[in-house]
Amino acid sequence: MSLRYALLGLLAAGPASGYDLARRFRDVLGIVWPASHPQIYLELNRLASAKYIAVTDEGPRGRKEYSITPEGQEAVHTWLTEPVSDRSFRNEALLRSFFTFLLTRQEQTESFARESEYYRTMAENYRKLDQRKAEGEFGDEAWVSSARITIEAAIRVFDALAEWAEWAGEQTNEESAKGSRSSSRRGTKRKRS
Amino acid sequence: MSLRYALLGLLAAGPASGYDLARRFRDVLGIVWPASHPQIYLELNRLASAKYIAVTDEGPRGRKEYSITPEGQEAVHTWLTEPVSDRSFRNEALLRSFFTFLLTRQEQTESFARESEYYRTMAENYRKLDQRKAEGEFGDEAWVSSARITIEAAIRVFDALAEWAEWAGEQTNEESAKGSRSSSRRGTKRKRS
DNA sequence: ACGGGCATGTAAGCGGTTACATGATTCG
DNA sequence: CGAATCATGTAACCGCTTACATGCCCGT
Repeated sequence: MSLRYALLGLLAAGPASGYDLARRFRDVLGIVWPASHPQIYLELNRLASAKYIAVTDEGPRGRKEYSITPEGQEAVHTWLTEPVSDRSFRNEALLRSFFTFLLTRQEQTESFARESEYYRTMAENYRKLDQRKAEGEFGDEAWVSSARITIEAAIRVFDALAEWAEWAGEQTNEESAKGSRSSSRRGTKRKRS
Repeated sequence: MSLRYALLGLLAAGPASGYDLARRFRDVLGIVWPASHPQIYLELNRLASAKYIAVTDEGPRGRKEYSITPEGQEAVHTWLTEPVSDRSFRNEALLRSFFTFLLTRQEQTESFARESEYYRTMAENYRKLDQRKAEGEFGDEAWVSSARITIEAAIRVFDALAEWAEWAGEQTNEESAKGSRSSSRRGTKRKRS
């Protein structure tokens, strides 16, 4: 059901086409909620049938611009004030980390090195995006500072995971050097760039 | 496909029944990869047909204990060394945060307060779990320290999100007090318990 | 003129959830 | 003896992905 309300939420910030919305998912929302274009177009048609949105303009290439209706606005608001129903954060890389013991030491080291690098560049990308939003590249309407809150979460999570991956890499090396678990663990915060 | 390999990975740590595996998903793996019991039983039957696992014991109440085969071991290892295919972090709460602008100030404050509380208790729960693993409640085989790596990631992510939610709460209050964005933002790390 | 991006869809299939269904065993 | 938990499954349905399909418009 989340995609449905995510689309309503995006349209609450202003009219947009399916293509626009798909791009917004690809660029920012995609990390926390992936959505493919067939799913988006399908859901938009359903939302239109339910009178939560309506086509308010048509452009070139069959472009249909949707706007949210008052009923739609009420529906998103209700969703936003209900308790969160799904608390998981489905992530393949973290799932894999659970099976680290099936890899050789070398594979472990390589794997965590790749992971930390990935998280570092992702954090960097979102910092840049945040910078652009801060500089007013997207205007200064309410939805922009709202988006920056989510971006901030992404930055913090990626930072945390980058440090985690480095810690995990050290961990496996330590264990290969001497036989048993030596644990400095959390609290060894490194300085940031 | 991930569930398939997750089951193989768990069975690589030792024989288990579908019920055992379901409990493991519920207790620890569930946050990073939710799995319901019908899905697990279905997948176990498929894995058995594919000769990646085999029933090696039967207990009371129709309990079937599965063990991984050499082919299955090879399959998990291949999966673990391939590049991660899905990098998303599907999370409903973070998706919602993108639509903060649709809430009243009061709703925003309440929402972020509830979120930070949730993340604090989750971090605490995983710290306790980690403590129990550290104290050897689950033995000291390789898979235990491997599991602790994932648990460590969960702790760090929950800590990061707890601090983010508090920052976000402050953020919205600041903006209601004076008109414009004042941003101390990241770098304002608070001391930890 | 043509290539790339804009723009919207359909169809098949898979992964996953929810509800339904059933029964055995253990423990108090 | 009854309740909780162990234990495995089926069926219907939904959400989502991948591949296929089509055509228009704009810039070079």
